[in-house]
Amino acid sequence: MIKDSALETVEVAQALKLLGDKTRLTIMGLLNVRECCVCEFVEMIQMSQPSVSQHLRKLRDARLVKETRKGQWIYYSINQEYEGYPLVKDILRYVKGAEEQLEALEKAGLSIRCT
Amino acid sequence: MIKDSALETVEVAQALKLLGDKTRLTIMGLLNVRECCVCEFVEMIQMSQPSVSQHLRKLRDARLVKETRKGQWIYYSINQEYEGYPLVKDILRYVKGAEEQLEALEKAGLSIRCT
DNA sequence: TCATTATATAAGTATATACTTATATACTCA
DNA sequence: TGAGTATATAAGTATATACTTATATAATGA
Repeated sequence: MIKDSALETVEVAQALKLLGDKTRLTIMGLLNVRECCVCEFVEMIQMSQPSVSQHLRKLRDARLVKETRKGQWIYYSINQEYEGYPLVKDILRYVKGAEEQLEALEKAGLSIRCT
Repeated sequence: MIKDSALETVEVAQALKLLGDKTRLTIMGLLNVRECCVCEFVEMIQMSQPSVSQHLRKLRDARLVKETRKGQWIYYSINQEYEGYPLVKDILRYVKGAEEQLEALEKAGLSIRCT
């Protein structure tokens, strides 16, 4: 057991439940590379904007991610102040594909369309 | 990213979803200390036998645990051959309380009642 | 100020999930 | 072989979840 972990079993379970959804895990995998705005997720994970927003809200409510408004856009990033941050980072070591996906997006010039 | 991981994002998500339930996470926490039979789980997590069996079935179907019949009892243990075993072990480092719970159970002589 | 773009929220719906109770199966031992 | 114990499974139900479509809010820039 990690002694310094302030997390109760319920809290670990809550984090795992949130990450236990393919869409949210993919979102977190992308955020593990760099911060992203909502429209980038919509593009990359091929999902409706409301659906993406709802997933982001759950992640934000549980403090796994944080948001920063930059003008018209809201950028999401992994919240390093979340108590379960070390757990989340450990788990994300097992999630692949994010780098490749983001490269493809940048080649396609989509990050430009979004800025 | 862990390069040797054979797990696709969906598979990681599936494992996390299974662990993202308080009952199942507790079960895995106990199994991380030693193998247990069903009646021990029933006693320790204060849950009905069918409910425990159903959770164990899900864990077994996904290969996170394996079962061994020993006469009248079926002992469950963590399946080291599961592709996500390293992930599971990593996660269980964050789950506390199992040792204390098992000690209490042994003091109460419950493992005897079960053997 | 108005049109446009980005995002959030609300409401509805279908499916998944985690229990419950009742019953079946499997093993042990007298 | 039959009673007792351990476990699994089936069926029912209430709640949670992840979408959908429609609409609201917020910022930008002409």
